[in-house]
Amino acid sequence: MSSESPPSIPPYLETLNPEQREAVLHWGRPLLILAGAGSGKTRVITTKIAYLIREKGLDPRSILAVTFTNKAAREMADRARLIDDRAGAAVMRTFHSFGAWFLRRYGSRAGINPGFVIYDDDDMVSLLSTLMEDAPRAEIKETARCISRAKDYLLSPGDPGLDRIDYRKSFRRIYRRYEERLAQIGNVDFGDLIGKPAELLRTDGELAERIRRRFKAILVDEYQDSNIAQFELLKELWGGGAYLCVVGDDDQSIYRFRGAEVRNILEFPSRFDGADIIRLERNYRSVAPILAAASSVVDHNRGRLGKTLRAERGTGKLPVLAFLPDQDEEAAFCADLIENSVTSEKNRALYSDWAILYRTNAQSLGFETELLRRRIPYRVVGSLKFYEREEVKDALALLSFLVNPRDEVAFRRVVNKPARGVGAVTADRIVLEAGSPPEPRPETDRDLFDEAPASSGPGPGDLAAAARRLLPGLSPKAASGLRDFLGAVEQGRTFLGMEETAKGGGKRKLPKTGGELRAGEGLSVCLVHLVDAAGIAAYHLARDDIAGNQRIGNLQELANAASMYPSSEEGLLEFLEHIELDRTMEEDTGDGDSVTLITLHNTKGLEFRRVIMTGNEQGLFPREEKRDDDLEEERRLFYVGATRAMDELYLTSCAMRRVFGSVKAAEPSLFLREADPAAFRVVGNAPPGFASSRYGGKGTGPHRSRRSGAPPQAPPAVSSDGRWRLGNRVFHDDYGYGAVVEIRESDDGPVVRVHFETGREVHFLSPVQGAKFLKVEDDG
DNA sequence: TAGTTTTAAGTTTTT
DNA sequence: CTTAAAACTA
Repeated sequence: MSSESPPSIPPYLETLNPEQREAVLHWGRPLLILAGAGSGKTRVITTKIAYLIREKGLDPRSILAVTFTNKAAREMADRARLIDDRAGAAVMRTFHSFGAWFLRRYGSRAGINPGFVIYDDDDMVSLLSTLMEDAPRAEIKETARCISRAKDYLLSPGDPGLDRIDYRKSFRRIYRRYEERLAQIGNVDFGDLIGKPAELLRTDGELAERIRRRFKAILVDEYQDSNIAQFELLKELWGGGAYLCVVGDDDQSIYRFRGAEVRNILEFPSRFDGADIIRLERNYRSVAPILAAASSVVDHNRGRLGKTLRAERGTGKLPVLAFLPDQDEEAAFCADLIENSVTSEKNRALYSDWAILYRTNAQSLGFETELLRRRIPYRVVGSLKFYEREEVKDALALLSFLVNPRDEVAFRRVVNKPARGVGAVTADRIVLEAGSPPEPRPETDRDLFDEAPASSGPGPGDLAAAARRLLPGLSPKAASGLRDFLGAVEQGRTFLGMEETAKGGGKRKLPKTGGELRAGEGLSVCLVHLVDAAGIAAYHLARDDIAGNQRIGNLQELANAASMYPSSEEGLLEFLEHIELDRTMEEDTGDGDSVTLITLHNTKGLEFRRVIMTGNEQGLFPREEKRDDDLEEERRLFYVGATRAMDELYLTSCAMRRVFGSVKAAEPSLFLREADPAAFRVVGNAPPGFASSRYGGKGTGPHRSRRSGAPPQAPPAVSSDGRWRLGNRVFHDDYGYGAVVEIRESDDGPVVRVHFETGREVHFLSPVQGAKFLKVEDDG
């Protein structure tokens, strides 16, 4: 369905290229936009939202735009509003946040408590540990992972397809009990945020019809990262009537490990019969050599839709491939590059032009240390452990217990913190006493655009009520401790207007506490009081006065964040939901000119003028023994990382790497060998197979390139067993690459002296090579 | 039951 | 090496 070209093109469409414009104007059948890296897809989506409102006359509230990260959702909303202010009323959310929104409004139809709290992975593990009492931690974590995966594939405990996830008989039993417990508690996990809405729409025809009346256009960004459950949810929302437009790039699918199905995008045309496809293949971000290097690697993947990116920016600097001795040199190499660039006379760079990319969060530490030492400003994106800190989780557990007194996980976490004489045995009794699940609440019908969630209330299963009933039977110490805890909780609930007061309801002033934390506006008053009254702040201060003060600081930061929310039950729910779904802290200041440290996964959707991809070593990237589909995913990750770079790209590979304290030798990444050799300029001590532009260096033996065409050296000596000759390249698991520099005969056989690239020399007895010691290259 | 010491495990990647 | 979990003692 192409548009009847209007006589005059609105100005906001003028700057689009023909394919982009076609994608924006498209209407009718489902549309798949295959958007290569840097092809301006966000621009297309945001423009399309504005177009639907302006030219198609859609009510903004009938447009649903889904992304995978909160940052992307925010950016989409900001940019769409810039084109047309009305776009702000469209529903622009992540899949999970949409699911939460949906469940709070309509979940009661399926007996879901609208005041649910979202359980993260840690909470899952906590709940599971009450179900798998004597199991080791690792097994519980593995079970939690399997349950998450099962939910990604929309598999219930009774589903025969569950064997694909976990074949253990016990798994089904535990999964079923986990679901029962979660339902009793009245909370949901991440998977439920997708699965429950999908299920609800599938079984509740009236609701489905109503939702389909509302959402006339559905747009999905980063579609290649969607999983089966998300596909089903999308299908239900679409219902055959809405306009559906998905945007993605199969080459950038990097979330298989959490259930993403590349097939969703590969098979989109067949799943949505008669879908149109538009390709955006003009790359406006990277210079041609960067694109060529990235493509030459991802070209090794099978099963792609295939596209050819054209570099609109034209030629530029060749990517640099640097071989370095170890990770300290790697950090120094990065710091040197950055320092030189910001002081250079011509073509001066800003710190913020630079990004250092790595595979695992653990790698950031070395870079942080070096940058700190050199006083280079940096910021670490993601890996925010703030919400994983003990004191922060304690405070959040208290708040969660306020909204949901059935929350066993939260209750167990804080009921005996600080020690109140209420141990595991007493906690078990209270949970048992609370017993039966509550009645499902009747659904209240509301207007199509009404977005207020139904309010929750206490009911059976209330742990606070159960604890109160058991008070008389407890030891004086336990009873008094429990009373303190219940008192703090009740004060909090009363303050938020959730508890009927004796004198006719309404909010009540909190008694003053001489606590360590300062209360600010709104919800922070409640949080601060609760943390003080429950003794959390004092507990952490008492344990350690150095770390304790740091912890008080963290609690203060949490309180500051809470002050943005209204002091009410709704405000509290909003606050908790925001924290569960978006753990990226607000950027402190946007004005800071600093280097970005970031994992490869986190870079998606971002761009930087200059990018350093570090740790290109076998075992680290690609990780371990990745094979087949998993290896292809790592390759796509390489592609994603490389295509973040606009002007300059650097790749580093170390000969040695410290892991768990001890050093291990490393081989260059497979991806470096797969890349077109002409795509890089190689610097440093290149291992065999890589043409180095610099020769010699540290006199580490012969250092010829395969492509140099130099005549082979005459072999001056060969070991008596014929295994070794001088100049042989060798590789040792612990020492890395080296060369045989001496051969002599001993009573036990030939002994070789090997000089390694790290400068170390080691003697080996020829027969006892073991698997750790291999000959890499035959001379001559 | 609470707090301490000893031992072992861990590094993917994230909503 | 660092951190979390099991084991142990008061």
